[in-house]
Amino acid sequence: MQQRLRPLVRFDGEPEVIRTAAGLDVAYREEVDELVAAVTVLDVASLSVIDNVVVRGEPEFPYVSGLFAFREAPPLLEALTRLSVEPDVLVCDGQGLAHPRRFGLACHLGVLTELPSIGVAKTAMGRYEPPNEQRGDWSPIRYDEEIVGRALRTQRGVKPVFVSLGHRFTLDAACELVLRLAPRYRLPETTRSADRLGRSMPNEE
DNA sequence: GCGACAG
DNA sequence: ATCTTGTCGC
Repeated sequence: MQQRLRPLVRFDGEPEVIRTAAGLDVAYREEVDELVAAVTVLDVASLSVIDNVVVRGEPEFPYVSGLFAFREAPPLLEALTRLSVEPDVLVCDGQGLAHPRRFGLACHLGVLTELPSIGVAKTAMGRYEPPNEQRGDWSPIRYDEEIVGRALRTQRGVKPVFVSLGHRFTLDAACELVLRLAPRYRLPETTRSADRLGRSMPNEE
């Protein structure tokens, strides 16, 4: 399926202006075999929350590296349909092109929704040299000799995040956006907000 | 058998 | 992902 959908990824059609950005994340409660898909839409200028959606469900696919989207994309797509506003870009918690078949979660969600998307992962899938120490410094991520993304330093003295393209975006714009979304912490506020939202959902109905 | 291994 | 323990800084 990934090989079939891969050709649908485009890197043009980037938004003229990016006013809103959605953060997507999935939280798990293994003890009750439940997952919570959380999507939050932020105003990029103020980083204030515009919309929140959570969807409860059960995992229907195991976690397998390289097949991550088959676990998390279904509940996230369901949550996206319930948004009251259409975000200008999806900031996904995982890889985009930095993937064995160049079709990570960010590409998957971008192609299926036809919305611009980028991937911001906490660990790298390819090889990279550590970027310099200043906020904004970056180094290329290579996977099979091919440049698939950037290790981006969002805070001084902190491990970089791993940015790769999902759909309808450019790598320069993706890194610029991530820096805007991460003025204080390592991870973009979109990811932090969605993570907080999913994790704070009470048990049961 | 050994090293890798998004979340 | 989640959990636990310990350190550092505001």
